[in-house]
Amino acid sequence: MPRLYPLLIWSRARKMDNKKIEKISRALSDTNRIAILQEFKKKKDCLYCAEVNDLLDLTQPSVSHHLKQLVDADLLVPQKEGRNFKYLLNETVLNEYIACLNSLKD
Amino acid sequence: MPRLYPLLIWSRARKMDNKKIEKISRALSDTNRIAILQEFKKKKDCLYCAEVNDLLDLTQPSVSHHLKQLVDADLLVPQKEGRNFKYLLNETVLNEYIACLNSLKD
DNA sequence: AATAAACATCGAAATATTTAAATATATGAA
DNA sequence: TTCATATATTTAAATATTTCGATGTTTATT
Repeated sequence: MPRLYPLLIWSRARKMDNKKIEKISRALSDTNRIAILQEFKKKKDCLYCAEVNDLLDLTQPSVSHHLKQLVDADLLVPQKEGRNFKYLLNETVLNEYIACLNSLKD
Repeated sequence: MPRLYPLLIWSRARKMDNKKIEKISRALSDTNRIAILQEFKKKKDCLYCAEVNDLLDLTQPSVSHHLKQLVDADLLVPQKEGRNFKYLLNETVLNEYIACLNSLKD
């Protein structure tokens, strides 16, 4: 029986396929959704659904639609809090996306 | 008359407005256009229109449409060469876009 | 239990995007 | 000049996206 040795796998960022890049790009291709993401800079770390409703000049169903695009692209992570919803920015996915864009330059 | 002193303005990347971010994101939100950009990695520095036609499984007008999206977003710079067209990747704009995405994380 | 608040879903209208066929334009070659 | 090649534009069809009003669901409060 051969001995097994530990193997260090060096994967800082999982490779994104083009469908995933497409999905994230599409999620970013709307000024309302860009504004949502930028609002995270003004808050500490999370953003409440109600805050997004105040931020955008849109009806509640439209805001819900835009948040869903961002969540479906994994850019936002939703967390239920009673009857409220809060969202966290998924920096891991954002970093993976940025890494893909950087790799275009080589 | 007061003396004037030289002023160093440190602007590595011009600030992009949200409409511009939207436009670039939309240009990136299609697997055909992502494939075009990735093809630059395999080439030295420029890509010919005819090469893009070979790369994609689309008719010539469709390829022309996709190239136009990338050019309109300033991601590609077109150069006429006789009756051919070649495209250069605009790394400056790509870097500005990446800088905007990075700034979301603060 | 009844009500209100927060958010999601459905349905429909308006608009935008993708694609290809047909056609136009510009350039190089004969 | 005429013809062929490379690319762009126009038009139309199919599909996707954005938005809102109406309604549904879940949860907290009374």
